[in-house]
Amino acid sequence: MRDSNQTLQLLQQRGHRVTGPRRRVVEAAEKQSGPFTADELLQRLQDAGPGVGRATVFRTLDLLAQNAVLDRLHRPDGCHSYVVAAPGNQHHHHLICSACGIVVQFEECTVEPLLAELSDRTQFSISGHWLEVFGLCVACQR
Amino acid sequence: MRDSNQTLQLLQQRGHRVTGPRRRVVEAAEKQSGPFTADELLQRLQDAGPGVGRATVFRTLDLLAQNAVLDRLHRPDGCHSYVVAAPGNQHHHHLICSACGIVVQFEECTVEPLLAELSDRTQFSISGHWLEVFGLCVACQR
DNA sequence: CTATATGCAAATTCTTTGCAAATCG
DNA sequence: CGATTTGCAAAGAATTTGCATATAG
Repeated sequence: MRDSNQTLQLLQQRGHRVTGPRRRVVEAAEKQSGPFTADELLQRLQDAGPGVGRATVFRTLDLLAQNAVLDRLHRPDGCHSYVVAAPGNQHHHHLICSACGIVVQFEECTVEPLLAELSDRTQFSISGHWLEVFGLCVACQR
Repeated sequence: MRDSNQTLQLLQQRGHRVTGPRRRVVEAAEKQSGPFTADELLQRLQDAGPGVGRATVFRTLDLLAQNAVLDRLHRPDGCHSYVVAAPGNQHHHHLICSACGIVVQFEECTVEPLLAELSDRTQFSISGHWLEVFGLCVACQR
């Protein structure tokens, strides 16, 4: 698991303030083992004590995504969620269990040569890509 | 462009009825050259004549996506849209211009070996994947 | 005829905004 | 202190649902 103090420090270095609610959101988010939605996190926070406003949760998750602390995740069915990003990795993708939602990140990216080829053929100036793989993890295969 | 009669026939073969509203949605969707949202299509339909209910548009787009006539497309910013799928292709991905939204489909998939490797390493039983590439098309590079 | 599909408007869900009060540095 | 952040409740998207009516096969 990631260290939330480290995350808060990072935010601070970038000119954001470290506040109580922000700390609570960061801690809750980094405690999640799989993908979670803004609403789920909000729920969890409000169950457990002081409570954080809905708006603050949304705003903080945005902030964390912008700062690469979290990744946004999309499912074919359209569910928007977040996952904690592996620290220090700029480029990675997700392997997601369709049953339990557990997420494995991987860095290998055989996509690069394909991108070069595509770029050649279409003359697009390629700026990014997004790969998500779905399947069943060992536990859920039974 | 695709032939809407062909699409309607396909739906019919799968036990769905060919109705007026459905025909109008299919025709409008297949006339789109880039990605479009449900709301945009609804708008376009209501501007041009008889009009189709909001619910019907949503329901029909769902139906078309389920039958691989349309693909759902996601952008990093979270916008949900649809594009006409290349006919006959099961497996393809999208190269999307971030400026004008034009979409190029491609079939090459250098991802396969990566999937095999991932599957080996993680013991996941992999069922699908999703690759979208973003960039600027020639026209938008200027 | 009868099962499907439609349209409407109301209900949901999810997310954003405005703004006064609180608070970090 | 002064700029940022918060919380609230209200506003807004974007979709979905219930149900009586219309219609394809």
